[in-house]
Amino acid sequence: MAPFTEKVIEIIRQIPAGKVMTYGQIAALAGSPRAARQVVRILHSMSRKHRLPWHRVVNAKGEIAIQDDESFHEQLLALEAEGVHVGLHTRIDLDKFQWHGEEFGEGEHGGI
DNA sequence: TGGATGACCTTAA
DNA sequence: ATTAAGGCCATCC
Repeated sequence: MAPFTEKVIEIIRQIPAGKVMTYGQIAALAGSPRAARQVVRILHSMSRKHRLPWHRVVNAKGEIAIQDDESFHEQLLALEAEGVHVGLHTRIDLDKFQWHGEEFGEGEHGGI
């Protein structure tokens, strides 16, 4: 398994409930800022076997990037169940729900 | 214009 | 048949 893939999986696993991350951010933390697609690929394929909280991963706009209506709704419900306020436009407040990682520090400004 | 972003498609073991 | 790895390019702001 590629170290990049492992890192991506680790990062995704470290995402706390009620928080979301973006593909580009995960890719950047994994070491490749331009490998957002890889993150997509990993989420799509490995999340199932690795039991990853794929529903906590959204695009840079804070929207659910899934195209499958079923999976889309699944993620929608999962996010709302965790406390993530998903608007009718599936727009998530990244400023409030985006997770910056543990290693980033402890800048908690109320939320979870 | 330009730079970032992306839930894919293909190949190999 | 399944699981994993890699990248270019259209699209949006």
